[in-house]
Amino acid sequence: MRKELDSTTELAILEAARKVFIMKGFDGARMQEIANEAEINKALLHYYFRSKDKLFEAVFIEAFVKLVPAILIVLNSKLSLFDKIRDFVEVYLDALNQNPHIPIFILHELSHNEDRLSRIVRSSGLNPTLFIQQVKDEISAGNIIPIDPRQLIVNMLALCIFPFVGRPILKTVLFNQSEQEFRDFIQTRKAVVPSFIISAISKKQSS
Amino acid sequence: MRKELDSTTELAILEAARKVFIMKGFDGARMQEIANEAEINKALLHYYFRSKDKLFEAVFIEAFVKLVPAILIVLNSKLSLFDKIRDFVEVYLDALNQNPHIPIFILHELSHNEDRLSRIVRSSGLNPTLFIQQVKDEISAGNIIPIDPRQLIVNMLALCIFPFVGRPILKTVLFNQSEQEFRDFIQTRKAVVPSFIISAISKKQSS
DNA sequence: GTCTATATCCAGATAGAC
DNA sequence: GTCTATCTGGATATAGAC
Repeated sequence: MRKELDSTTELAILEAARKVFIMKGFDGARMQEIANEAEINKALLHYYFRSKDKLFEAVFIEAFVKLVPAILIVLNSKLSLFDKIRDFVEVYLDALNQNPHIPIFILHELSHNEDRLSRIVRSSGLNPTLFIQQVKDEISAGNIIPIDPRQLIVNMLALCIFPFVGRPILKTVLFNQSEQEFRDFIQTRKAVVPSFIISAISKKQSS
Repeated sequence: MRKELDSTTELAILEAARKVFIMKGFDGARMQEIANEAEINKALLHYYFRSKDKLFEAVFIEAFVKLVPAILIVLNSKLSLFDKIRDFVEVYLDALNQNPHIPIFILHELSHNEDRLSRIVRSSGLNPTLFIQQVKDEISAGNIIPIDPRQLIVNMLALCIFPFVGRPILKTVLFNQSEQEFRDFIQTRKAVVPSFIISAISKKQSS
């Protein structure tokens, strides 16, 4: 469907659109601002991407797949459960660090356009059944405490993603608006979160 | 500043504005839709609240304070740390259940209007120093593993809030779009999350 | 492919009758 | 206080010259 050779103009538009849409959301974004950002004329946007909707969809898909593979690679690898958890957090926090505004962007847009965008989510091939089975096996083997695997998945995602969507509040309440302190905090989480999770699901010797 | 006796019209407007702003965000909301929802005329909105901005601010503050006291009450109580964690999760998940769309609304708006809205956050009196000290004391006493109290706070918030902001994705990936399954999942978390946290920070007998 | 100019629509806000 | 009618600006999108 797409042109074989992406022109530099098209790429410039996409980069500008990415910046504007992700920072302001679909409703807050202006085609004029995207054109300015790309240093081209507003009419060119419509020449390359018929409408604001189409341009947005291109940006949304791009943003979405940028954060999905990071999950899949780890969840479908052949590592042990604990190594998988450690790997997941490290890889995912890195991916989020490089795209800190994408989570709130994706989650906000999905909240308002569940129908329109949900096919994108479904066609992305997110499938946790392998990981779920692995967790069940570890429980049966008595290696970890009993826990609904989906609860564990949500906990892993929550601990990684939340600091990025809650950034403004956390910076205000916990870090005196210091961007540097916040960055250090995230960096530290690469070690804190895996041990937190593993400690949570490990069996205690006492019982 | 506010009228002594809120008229029923004003209350109808606020309720309608709440519904529309929270579901669509500031940029996506239309004054016309709020007027329709309140079953009054568009001009009346401006009569009661000069502008869209002012009306939004009223809604935002209301939404914000609806979720803040739930945190403060627990964090400033005199319970033991573990009881505090259990209480916090229960109270907060209840508050979120009653207002499931508020988190993504607040976090989205704060992301785009950090300056304009941050004074509201700051004036809300969110102050975790008491809780932080309590965690430090428990660490010193050797009752829990060493952990940066702020990391613990973020983890507690993350585990409670994330399922609500990630709802569309989670429903698609984990629950086959079933609203009922999702509700049950949240209900189960009232027990899962506290034991997850407490297990994570409890000392293992082995060492 | 890229521009200028413009069409078309719709939003927030106001004027003024009742 | 509440309405109808309207102003004004700004948004997406298109027409058409180059």
